[in-house]
Amino acid sequence: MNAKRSRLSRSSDFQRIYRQGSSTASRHLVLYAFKRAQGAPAEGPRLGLSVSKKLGGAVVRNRVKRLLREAFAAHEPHVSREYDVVFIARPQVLELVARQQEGEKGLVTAAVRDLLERAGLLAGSPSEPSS
RNA sequence: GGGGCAAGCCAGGUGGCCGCGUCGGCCCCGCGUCUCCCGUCUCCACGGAGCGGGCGAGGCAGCCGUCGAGGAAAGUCCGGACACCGCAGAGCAGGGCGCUGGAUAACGUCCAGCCGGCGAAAGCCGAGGGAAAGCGCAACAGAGAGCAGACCGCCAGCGGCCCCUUCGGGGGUGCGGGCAAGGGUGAAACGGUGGGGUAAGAGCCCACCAGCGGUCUGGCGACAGGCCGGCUCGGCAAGCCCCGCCCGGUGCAAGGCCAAAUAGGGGAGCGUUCGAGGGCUGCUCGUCCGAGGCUCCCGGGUUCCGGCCGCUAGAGCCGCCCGGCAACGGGCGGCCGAGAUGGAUGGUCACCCACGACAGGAUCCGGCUUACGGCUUGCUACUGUG
RNA sequence: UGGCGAGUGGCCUAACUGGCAAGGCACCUGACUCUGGAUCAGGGGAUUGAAGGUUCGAGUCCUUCCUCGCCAG
Repeated sequence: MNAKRSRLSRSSDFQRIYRQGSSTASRHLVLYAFKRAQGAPAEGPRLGLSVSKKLGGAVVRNRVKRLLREAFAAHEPHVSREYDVVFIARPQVLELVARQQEGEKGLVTAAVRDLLERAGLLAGSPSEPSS
């Protein structure tokens, strides 16, 4: 799990995923997913995060991104490895973050798993070389 | 004890497991070098050539170690450093600042003091030069608002009319006259209070106060205090302005370098005429570049996509000593405390004080302002008890 | 991150050198009409983004803050 490789960095990557990928949404999050080209090195799913300034200051946005990264890392071994994934945080995640701050566990992780399941990206076994 | 005020400090802690970024080391991987060293390696025409290791620069994963957001990192309100702009010169324009003296790289900041205001005090606040250089503003109200002015009012004498008369005069009314104390308007009415004076009054005269001018003393100075004089209109320069001081523009997306592709291009030198046009700050002066020509050299950063540098050791922090009321400066010793690039500090478990506020670096510093939890110390007034 | 700009009734705009915040659309009431629209008459509605300061007086001048928008990767 090399974190640097599995991050999305280029603006063009984001643009391609938004245009050509499929989207799934819930109250809290929007998920975009896109299957990479054949030649691209497939070492695992790549993650991109988008947290708008409307959600709050830098502290709030960092907190949301950290929780989303942590939640995605929990499911990363089970996600199809040739996909690029972008999560967009909606303002409603703030209530999840607030409740988690109060002591409730796993709310963000559950929200991430819900979207990954509905997008069909969660494979039963982590190793399935079907490309 | 609960208020008020000032100064300083902390920014949850410790441990276990998983996870992230920087730097260093080990291992691994190819690359380069045989101009340096090693080899009982290979070839040889004996000059050398090659191979392996050392060595050098680098890469990704793993392991180990290391360090890893703030007092405001924020707002971007000021000031600098640094970088580039044909080195940025003079004048005007423009902008900023404005009690005094210091501090500083600089400031609109800080320190000490002066004056004014608020407060019972501790203390806090103040863009606080100039209105006898000039222009300008003051709506409404009010008689009068910038050369002041007379509505109500006060006043004696004279003339007209009316009434009364003890024939001396008295009263009323109107016009002209004197006055500015009182009423009234206003944010502001040409010094204030008291006394004398007067027909009524007025700095008309006097005392005190405020203000003005002069002078003496103290202070570097802002200014303070004393004395004397003549008696006296102000407000607004966060209106234009005057005076003094300061300011070139753009900003790390500054700017520099590298690899690949494609069209264009760029630089240096020479240079006849015209000297268009342009740059240097908006203008002027001044100054510089300057197309079209020739020669030589080179890749550049305009467009698309990348990498590296700039990039963190600095007007730095801590301790002691010295100078200074202090801000601060000097000396000695010690320390290294983020450097990311879709952007790193999180998750979970346990315990403790007790549910931890505001809040996250992006070139770097010095401030200001705003947001906000807690602790300690000192000062001041009040209340209760002894 | 750096550099700019703007906030006035529900909406769109005015307010000159500081001096009673004006107008249009919209809204309400009435008239006209069988009813509605249109038209006519009348009316209400503003802490001028917020807080301080200068001034007798601030939408206007000054300072700080808030919100929104724009430009540059």
